[in-house]
Amino acid sequence: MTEQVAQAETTGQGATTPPFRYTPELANTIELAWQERWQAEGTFEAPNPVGDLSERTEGAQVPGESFFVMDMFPYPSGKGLHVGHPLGYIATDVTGRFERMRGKNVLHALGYDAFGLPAEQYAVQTGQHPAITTDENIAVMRGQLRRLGLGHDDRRSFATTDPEFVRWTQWIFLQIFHSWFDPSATAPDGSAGAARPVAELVATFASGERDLPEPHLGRAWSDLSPREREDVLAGYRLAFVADVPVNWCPGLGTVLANEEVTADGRSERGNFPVFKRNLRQWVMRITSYADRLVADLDELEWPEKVKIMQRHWIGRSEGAHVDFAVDGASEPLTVFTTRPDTLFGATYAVVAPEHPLVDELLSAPTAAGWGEDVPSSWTGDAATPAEAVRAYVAAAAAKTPEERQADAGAKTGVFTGGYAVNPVDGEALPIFVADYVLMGYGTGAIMAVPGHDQRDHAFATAYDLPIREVVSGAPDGVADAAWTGDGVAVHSANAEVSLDGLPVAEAKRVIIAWLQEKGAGRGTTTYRLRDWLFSRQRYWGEPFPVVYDVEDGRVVPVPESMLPVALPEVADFSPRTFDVDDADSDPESPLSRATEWATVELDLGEGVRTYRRDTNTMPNWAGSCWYYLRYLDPTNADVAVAPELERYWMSPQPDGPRGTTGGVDLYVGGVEHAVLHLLYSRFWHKVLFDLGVVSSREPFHKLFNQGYIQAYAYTDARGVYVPAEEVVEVAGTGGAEPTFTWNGESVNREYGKMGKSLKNMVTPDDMYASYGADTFRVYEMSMGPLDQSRAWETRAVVGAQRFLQRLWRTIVDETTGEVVVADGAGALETRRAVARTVADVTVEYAAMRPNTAIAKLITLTNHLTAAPEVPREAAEALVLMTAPVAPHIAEELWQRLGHTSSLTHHPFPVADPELLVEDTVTCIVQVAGKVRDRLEVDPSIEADALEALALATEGVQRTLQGAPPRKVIVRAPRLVNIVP
RNA sequence: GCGCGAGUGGCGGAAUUGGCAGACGCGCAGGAUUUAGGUUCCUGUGUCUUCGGGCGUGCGGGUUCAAGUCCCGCCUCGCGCACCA
Repeated sequence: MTEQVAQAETTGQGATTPPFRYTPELANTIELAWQERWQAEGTFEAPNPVGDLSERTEGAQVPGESFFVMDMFPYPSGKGLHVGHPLGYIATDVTGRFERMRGKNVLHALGYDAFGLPAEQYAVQTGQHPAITTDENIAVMRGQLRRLGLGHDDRRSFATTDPEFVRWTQWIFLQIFHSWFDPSATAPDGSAGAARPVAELVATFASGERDLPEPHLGRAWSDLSPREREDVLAGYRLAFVADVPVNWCPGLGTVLANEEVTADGRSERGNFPVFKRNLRQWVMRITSYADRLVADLDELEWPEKVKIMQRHWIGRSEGAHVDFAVDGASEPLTVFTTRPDTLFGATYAVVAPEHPLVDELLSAPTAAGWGEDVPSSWTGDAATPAEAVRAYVAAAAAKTPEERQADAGAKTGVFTGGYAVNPVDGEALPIFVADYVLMGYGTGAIMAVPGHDQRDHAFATAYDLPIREVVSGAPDGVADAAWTGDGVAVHSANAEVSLDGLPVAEAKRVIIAWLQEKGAGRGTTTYRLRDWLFSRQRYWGEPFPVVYDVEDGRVVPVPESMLPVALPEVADFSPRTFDVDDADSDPESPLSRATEWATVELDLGEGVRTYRRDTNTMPNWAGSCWYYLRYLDPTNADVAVAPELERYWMSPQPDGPRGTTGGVDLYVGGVEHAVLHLLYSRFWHKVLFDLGVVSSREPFHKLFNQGYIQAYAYTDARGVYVPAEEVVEVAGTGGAEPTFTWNGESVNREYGKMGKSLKNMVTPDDMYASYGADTFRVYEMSMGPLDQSRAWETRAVVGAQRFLQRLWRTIVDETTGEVVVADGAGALETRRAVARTVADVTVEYAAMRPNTAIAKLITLTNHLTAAPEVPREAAEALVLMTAPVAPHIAEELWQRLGHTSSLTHHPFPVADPELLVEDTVTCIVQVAGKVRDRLEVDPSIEADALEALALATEGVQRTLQGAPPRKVIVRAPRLVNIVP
């Protein structure tokens, strides 16, 4: 008790504070006690239908309706949380607690995505093993979050770095490795194309049913060496090793996925230059799933914005490949176009500077000198095409990414001297090399149709190339601007085929059919999506569960019995980094220096042989690709997840909340993971689905992106940040903007992130100490819609505190500590108010709008505060409804109201429908659309009677001044509008 | 440039099958309690007003008895993509 008094004095609670007021000190006492009790009683433990985590009671059954709610799991950074971090966790907790009270079996847990760079970099600096750093950080973060009172099932928490978790990550990797994508297979959901075991593929090769691909065509499977066989299979496996062009970043000492490289060719993290290199790396064949990844987006309850971002990322594009014969080249030039219907309008062709044809044309006779009639603008002022092309290609390669960005739009290029023959009319089209064509998309070559493509039009205008109209529809022709809209084909016929008069879609079909017949082209679909580079030259990640034969270099998977493959202890955790511009350097991972670990003698069924381990590790995405499955069955030592548990928590419900896809019921996180994490997870999940490991075809059925909490920061005249909490706001006079001062000095206000360096950081611990967790939770939930970003304002937190104090006071006498509720249901007016609130709050919670739910709870609380007495029925309903947002105070009040067990699983109140029907309703009486009077009327009043009443009102009489109404609109019983 | 989203009091926001604009909270003003400050409580608070009412949801048009909400055209801000053939 003495301690409480001492605290009270330091926090400004004077001697006059009533002894039983809901003060921050009391809130803290209540909160800590209930957190203890929840833990002791295992209140939030969600029973599984079978296995270790099922209910031990004989004959106990789990609820039929399950609700799996998840947060995007955090990286335990060690920098400490600020008040913005828990926003999503509170939101999922509120929803989880609400659904629990609605009788569902709610699974809510939080794990840690603990592999990654910060721990590794800390290890590099200090020599401390990243595992130690990670464990410490997780412990700190668990403590901070526990104080929030989140209803998590702690038995299901884990870190991706736990050996047991790594084991199953590696196991899934092996499943993917042992699978190939059979385009002729049917997936369990009926999709065309599915993952099948590689063993099936091998059987078809062995039996001769399937021909071997180049360069082994015509040979027998049994004649191939083990290495040759593995090389063949690498062309099929969903996870394979290949020499691939990768993004080598010398500054970081690692290669990066395309997605980790910015549009201007630098590393997303660190902003270092990135170079293209060919390296032997793991690749995941995600492109095989491109179609299904696009198609199934339609079935998901995701924000449209995220679906659009994924569709764009995959970049599915239907069109055609068309072959143009080229004089002096060994192979025809194949271009990709989405507009084969405009083939007759092609007037030149363009290849990217990196296109292989460029080299070939350099040695062709046509490159030795400019032909007659070649305009000077095509030559780049060079003596020969060879010279012009060399100079142009060199200049393009030397362009910095910034310059490339800046030049986008301005079209440059040179004529190669070569000509491509248009298969539809035999016309020889000059071939240009120009950097507006990208090697990384389609075939790196295009047919240019300036009449119907803006970029081609700009280039044609700059280089005096002909522009032809082959699709009608442009109001002013195509001389000044390309026409990309609809229309019918014109001037598009040869002796065998005519597109003239056909609309675009029809023309495409006809010309593709003709090209196919002639062997000059074929319909095709391309994607922007690339296969996923899956190796990193890092220490703190999952090792690959494979070894390489030292003699032939072939990859051999480690048997499942040997999982997990653990990381070795090393002296130095850093990859070798290089000068940021050293493009010729070679990656050297930390694991490659662990020589004892890297070379092993194993018997993998071929007798004891010497193998070399893979010294790369998996990227950070690996663990987050499947962690949701492990929440379901975290202790299972036999399988990654028991099929029965996956079905219980995630299976599709064609007519239910999980739809046709199945998956997590609710997944909440920031929009920054819109593409990468969510796309990779979907890919892995679909592979597991095809293999029968899971019954759901998508991992996350409903996705919700929460907004961010932002904050003001203040800089003084020198631009140095000053402590935001010491800044004083000075109201502007005469409507002027307010100004801000710090120590009397005028300071400038900025809006943005919260952080230590900006001196505007507010932590959850600050909030617990000053207000308690419940007040903090209510404030965060009442700030505004969950999906919007908003500004943190510490001084506004008091509003949430006052609400909880009033709630407390409606039930507990502040001076005596007695429960003051009156027995019974209370006055009709109060019962109606309660019923109305129950109905509204249920809707708001269910729609994830805690802000409006809280507003209605405050309204009811204010109503009860003003009432002469608080009936028990109202008090109990209010407490139960408040529980999702402020669980500790709700539990405490619930107990004081005489209940002995936690309200966590108590049914959420249901409104009596009879109380929702009003005795009278307020009818709005308008004249010319403006409210002039109001009437209290019977809800079942007839239109005629209401009209008569309305016309007689004082407001109407005064406004009409005796003028007769021209028209009266009656919407009984709510509204009458009189048109004068 | 293309795509998506958003503009409502001093501030955060509420209200869209079209039907009382500003719920709820902060702030502010006045009052009660207190030695005082703070806390807590009560009342008021879009704006102008001749107290009848007028005006008001980024701007300009339109549809309608009635528009924050629907339609057309702009402006501003935020986000995503960025020569994707």
